[in-house]
Amino acid sequence: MTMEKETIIQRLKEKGLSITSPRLAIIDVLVEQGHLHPGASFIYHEARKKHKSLSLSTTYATINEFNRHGIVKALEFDGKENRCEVNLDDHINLICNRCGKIIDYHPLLSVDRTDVAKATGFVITGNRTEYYGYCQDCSRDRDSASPSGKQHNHHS
Amino acid sequence: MTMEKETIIQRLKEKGLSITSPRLAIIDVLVEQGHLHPGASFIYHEARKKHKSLSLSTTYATINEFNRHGIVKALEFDGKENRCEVNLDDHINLICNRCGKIIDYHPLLSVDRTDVAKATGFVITGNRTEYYGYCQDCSRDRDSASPSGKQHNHHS
DNA sequence: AACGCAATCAGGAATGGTTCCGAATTAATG
DNA sequence: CATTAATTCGGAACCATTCCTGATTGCGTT
Repeated sequence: MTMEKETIIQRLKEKGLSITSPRLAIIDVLVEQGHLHPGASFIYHEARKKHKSLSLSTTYATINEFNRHGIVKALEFDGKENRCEVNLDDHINLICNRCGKIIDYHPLLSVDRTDVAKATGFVITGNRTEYYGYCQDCSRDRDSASPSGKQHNHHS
Repeated sequence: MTMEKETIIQRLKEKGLSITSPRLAIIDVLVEQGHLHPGASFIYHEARKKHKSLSLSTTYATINEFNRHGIVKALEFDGKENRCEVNLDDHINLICNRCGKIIDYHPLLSVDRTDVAKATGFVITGNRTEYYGYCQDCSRDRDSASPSGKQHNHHS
C-alpha cells in the first residue's frame, strides 16, 4: 500500500530533512494516486499546481532524496523516462510493450532470498522484477492500425 | 549457455541478414566470454582488435539488430551504460551495489507465467529480474576504505 | 563476373532525461 | 531574530545513444 502523507512527513523529520512547500506539493502528488508509477515530468507538472514556482531540478532532487530514504523506489529505464514506484509492497511490474502501461501484480509465491544468499554469497538489499508483454487491452487487438508505436506511458 | 558462433551465424542467415566482417568481429567478442555482460564501449574496443575500422555507430546498430533478433538481450540502465545479456537462459541477475559486478543466478523455482496470464490477462513475452545488493567480495569488507571499484563494471 | 541492396563509415550534430553549478531563498534551532 | 545549513531555482552541462548525410564497401545472388 502507498504510504500516508503523515507517515512520509514523519519519516522526513526523523531523517532531519526539512519540510518545505515544494516537498509537500510533491508528496501530495505521490499520495493522491493519480498515477501509481509517475515519472519526473508528471510529478513536476502536477506539483506545480500547488507550488507554482517549483523547478524541474528541485523535482529531481526531491525524487532522489525520497528514493534514497525509501519513500519511493526509482524504476530506471533507458530512453524512456524513469518512474517512481509508489507502492513499495513486494510485487512484479507488468509492463506493456505497446502502450507502456505498468500493472502491479502480486504473485503467490516468490523466490526465497535466503536461498540466493546461501547459494551465491550475494547479500540482497533490493530487487527489480519486470515482465514485459501485452496488457489485456493491447493483446485484444494486437495488430490493429498503430503498431508498437512510441511506447509512451500515459497512464499507470 | 551462451550461443555458439555457428548458431548465431545460422540465425543471421535465416533472417536474411548479411554475414559481414564487422559483425563477425562483434560475434567473436560475445562468444569469447571475456565479459558476460558487455556494454557497447567494451564490445566496440574489443571488436576493433579484429576489425580495425569498426565505428561506434556500427557497433550500436549491430547490438540493436542482434537484440531485435534475440541473439543478445539488452539490459537497460539509466546513467550507467546499457549491457548485453549474452546468456539467454532464464535467470536472475545479481547486481552489486558497490563494484557493479553482475552475477547470473539460476534459481530453482520460478513464478509460473501462465498464472500471471490467468490472474491478470497480461501476456508475457519477456522479463527482467534483478536483485541488487553486495557480492561476496564486497560484503566481506563492506565498509573498508576504497570501494574496490568505481561503481563501474569492468568484469562480468 | 557483375549487379543490387544491405551494411559500413565518418563524424558531427541532435536528442532528451538527468545532473551539476552558483547564487538566492528559506527552514530549523536556540 | 540571528545564524547556519539545507533547500531551491534557472540554466548550463552531461552523456550514452540515436540520427543524420552521403559516399563507399562488400555480401549474396544471378
